[in-house]
This record gives sequence, C-alpha cells and structure tokens, in this order.
Amino acid sequence: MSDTFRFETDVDGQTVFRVDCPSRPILDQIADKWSMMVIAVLERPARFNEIKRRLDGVTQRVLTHSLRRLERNGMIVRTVLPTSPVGVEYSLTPLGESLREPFMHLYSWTVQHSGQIQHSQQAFDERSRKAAGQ
Amino acid sequence: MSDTFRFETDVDGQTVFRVDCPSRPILDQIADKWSMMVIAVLERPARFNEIKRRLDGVTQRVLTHSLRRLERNGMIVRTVLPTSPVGVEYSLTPLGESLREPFMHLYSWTVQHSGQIQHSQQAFDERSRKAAGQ
DNA sequence: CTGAATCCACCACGATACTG
DNA sequence: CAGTATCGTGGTGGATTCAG
Repeated sequence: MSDTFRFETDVDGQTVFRVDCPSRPILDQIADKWSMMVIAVLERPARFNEIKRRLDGVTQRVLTHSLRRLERNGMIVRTVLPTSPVGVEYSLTPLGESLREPFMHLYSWTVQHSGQIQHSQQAFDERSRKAAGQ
Repeated sequence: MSDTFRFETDVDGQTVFRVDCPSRPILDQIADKWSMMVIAVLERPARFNEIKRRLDGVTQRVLTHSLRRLERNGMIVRTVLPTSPVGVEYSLTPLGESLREPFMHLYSWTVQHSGQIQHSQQAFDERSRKAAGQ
C-alpha cells in the first residue's frame, strides 16, 4: 500500500481511519459546499464580483474566506489586475483543476438525487412526529 | 436540460448557482467529513461500536448525529438486532451505495494530494508572516 | 471594485454523566 | 451495547461599516 496511506490501517480486513492521518484536516476543508461551487464556477477565470454573482446567496465575508482558504491550499491563484479601479482575478491551478472532476461528480449526484433525499427526509420526520406523539 | 437542474440557470453561457436550488441544503449535508467516512466504512454492514472504533477520533455524540442524518437522508438503515444485550446494525441503502463511488473518488484525491496541499499551506503561511512582519 | 474589521447569534462539537 | 441529557466553549456565518 502506498506510503501516503500509512495512516489508514487495515485490521483484520477492516479499514480503520486514524485520527493522525494527514488527510483528515484536508478532507475537512475541501468537503465544503462553497469550495465545491467556487471550483465549479472557476471553469474559466473570474473576478470577485462575478463569482459572487454566480454563487447566489453567498455573503461577501464567506466568499472571501473561502477564496483565501482555496488559495492557501494551492487550488486557486489570485491575480491583481492593473486596472482602475483595481480588479482581482481568480483562476484554478492544476491542483484545483484536478479537483474539478471528483467535485462535479459529487455535485451531479446531489442534484440527481435531491428529490429522492427530500422524500426520505419527509418520511423520516413523519415517523419521528408519530413516535413523539405517542 | 433536466428538470432537476431548473434552479441552476445559465446566463450568457455562465452557470449561476441559485439559492433556491433544492440541492443546496442537501449538498451542505453531504459534503461532510464524517458522512464520507461513515459511508466508506459501511462497505459491509457494521454495528455502532465497530463504526466508532474504525472512525478513530470520532466522539459518540458526533457519530450518533451523523448516523441519524444519514438515516434521515435515506442513505443508511438502522436495524435493531434481537440479541441480548441489544445490538444495532447499520447498513447502506441503494442510495447510500450509489454515493460510495463519488465519495471514494474524492477521498482518494484528498489522500493523494494531501502532501502537496500541506506544502502549499506552509508556503502561504510563510508569505503571510513575512507580509505581516513588514 | 475588492475587500478588511467589527459585532453578534447560533450551533457544532467535546466532555461528562446517566440509562434501558 | 447503544445510546440520551446536559453543560461549556470555540468557531462559523450574517449584517453592517469602513478603507485602499
């Protein structure tokens, strides 16, 4: 097994996900709604307000923080354009580009199954209400 | 375009992710570290303590909540075993099963690139410290 | 235009204790 | 074994204001 997997050990044929695996905090950061949509939107380079407009409902603060984290993780690059007033363009790095495919698969899955999931949620809540009623 | 996509509109060739898209809250719940690892572990049905043991570092409370949400979303089923003392077995539904592939792709990506990401983070923090120092 | 800074409410999570 | 209940706390996100 690859060396990068050394913190995910097998015990009796069962995979154990260890706390000290380096991928833990990473996974925590990339498994995030806004990160996924930012990566999706950056198929082409875009400026701050364009991203904000296309990510309907995101606040300025949250978008700024998301972009900072993505930049820190090496998935996007931030370029200040020599315009007046200043413009800032965000674009994917090769690393960010390579993340698009797994992200888009997950996103497509979500869109395709959201109806079924909503139905499950309603049924679950219905059962809960009945149980609580008794 | 499919009807399920009706809340993701295109404007001048640009994809806009709308707030009122039904997939929004779903995506928020699915893009979660623990959900991903629970789905990964449930390749075979497993009992509560087995899942807890294989998800190193998860607290009882958090695992319970994750399992409840996954159950509510119709991705896993909870079965009480007629044993003494009582046992509870969790297993994937077809819906949960179909989520395994996109999840595992994303997880593999994370493990494979965590080294590179850590490096990017260090470089970013280094630049930030220098900038702050001035 | 692209943020940074501040205030504040919420809830997610950890720790701990208790139960059928 | 598989939870529930409670408390305390830090972080996340919204709203608003200020700035280069």
